[in-house]
Amino acid sequence: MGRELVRQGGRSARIQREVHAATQSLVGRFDRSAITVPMIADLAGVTPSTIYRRWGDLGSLLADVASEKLRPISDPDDTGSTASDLEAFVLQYAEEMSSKVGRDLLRDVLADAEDTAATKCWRYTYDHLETIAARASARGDAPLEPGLIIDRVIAPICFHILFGDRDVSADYCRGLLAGLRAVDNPAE
Amino acid sequence: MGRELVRQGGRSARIQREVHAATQSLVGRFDRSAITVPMIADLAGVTPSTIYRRWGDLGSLLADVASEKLRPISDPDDTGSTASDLEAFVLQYAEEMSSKVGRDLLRDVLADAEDTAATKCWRYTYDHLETIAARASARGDAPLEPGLIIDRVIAPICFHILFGDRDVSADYCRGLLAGLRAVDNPAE
DNA sequence: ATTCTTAACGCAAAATATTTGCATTAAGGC
DNA sequence: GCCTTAATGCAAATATTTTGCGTTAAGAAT
Repeated sequence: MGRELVRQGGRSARIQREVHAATQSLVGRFDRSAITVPMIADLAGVTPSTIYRRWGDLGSLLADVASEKLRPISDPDDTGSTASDLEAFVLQYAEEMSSKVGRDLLRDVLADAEDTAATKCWRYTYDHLETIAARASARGDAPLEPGLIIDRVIAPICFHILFGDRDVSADYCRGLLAGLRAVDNPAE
Repeated sequence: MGRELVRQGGRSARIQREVHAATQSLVGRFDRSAITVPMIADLAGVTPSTIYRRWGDLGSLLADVASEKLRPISDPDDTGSTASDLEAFVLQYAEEMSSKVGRDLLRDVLADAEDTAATKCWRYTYDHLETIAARASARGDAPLEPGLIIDRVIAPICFHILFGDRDVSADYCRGLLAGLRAVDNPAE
């Protein structure tokens, strides 16, 4: 007898879609503190108990929805050169994440005790960086370490967004990227 | 007539202490998901409505308590040299924050919509780095930019703790610090 | 010291949100 | 088409959060 961990079929999948859609809609219109499970259930045309049984609590649902929303639809743009691929990706990342909605999504993902949402989230970023790195090596450019980009560029961006201690401008991001090049070409 | 924004006197202050103490005690013994406002109120010998009126909700109380707990008691150790001052501080920071309690405190601070807790939190770190920087310049050592330390050392540490994508070991932290020295002495 | 004003609290009722037991529906295997 | 059971709906039971109102006590004024 074949085993199925979670049912993927019609009703279950439909409800998940509707709950996600309702949540996204509310998250876009109201403050976190104003959103409740019964509110989402109402909009989704579902009983609150369904949501509680499936997601546990509001925080987990928000984290789930946020991680889905954060999932990129496509590979990072191929702009022709490694440096501009990376810059384009980083600037877009910073702009999305530093907006109010981006910041809230980040918080929702990190607030959840289960870190499956957080894991998904950094994996998306790593994957994109690996795509860019693969292109770089295909071009014969200097190899590009995703881990280093995370440490030197992505991490500071996330830090400042989360703690709100400084503005994350495009120039600031370009500065981080410039610091990165100094590592590749220490003689320069 | 003199104005007072918040009463500091006996009863109010005592209740704040008791609620903080009760919260810390519960946070140390139970999971976040098991902690409720009535539970804290009970342990503190206070009515739940007092907590709701004063802190708004559980998240804000947890953030408040966490930021207080994160407040350093003393200046960073003076170990004799700038490099070892910095290393000692960073290693202690990483160790405290990467423990289960440290990670939870960080999350509590960042989860709150009001970012007064988050602001306090990074200010503590900046202040310590500025203390170390002041010592460095008093010794005639190379100047030390707190902002750079944040970007290059603290931010990656926080990132990995929050996202859980890698272990934050002492060796890893020392590697971050080594990368920092390469900036000061690019010729090396 | 005494009085006055009012922020902060306690209490209890009301409003909401969460959990749970049980009946029903429908996905996926046969 | 039948069977098993995960997932849902419904409603009752709990638990939490909010709110109105009386009381307490901090800090200012006299």
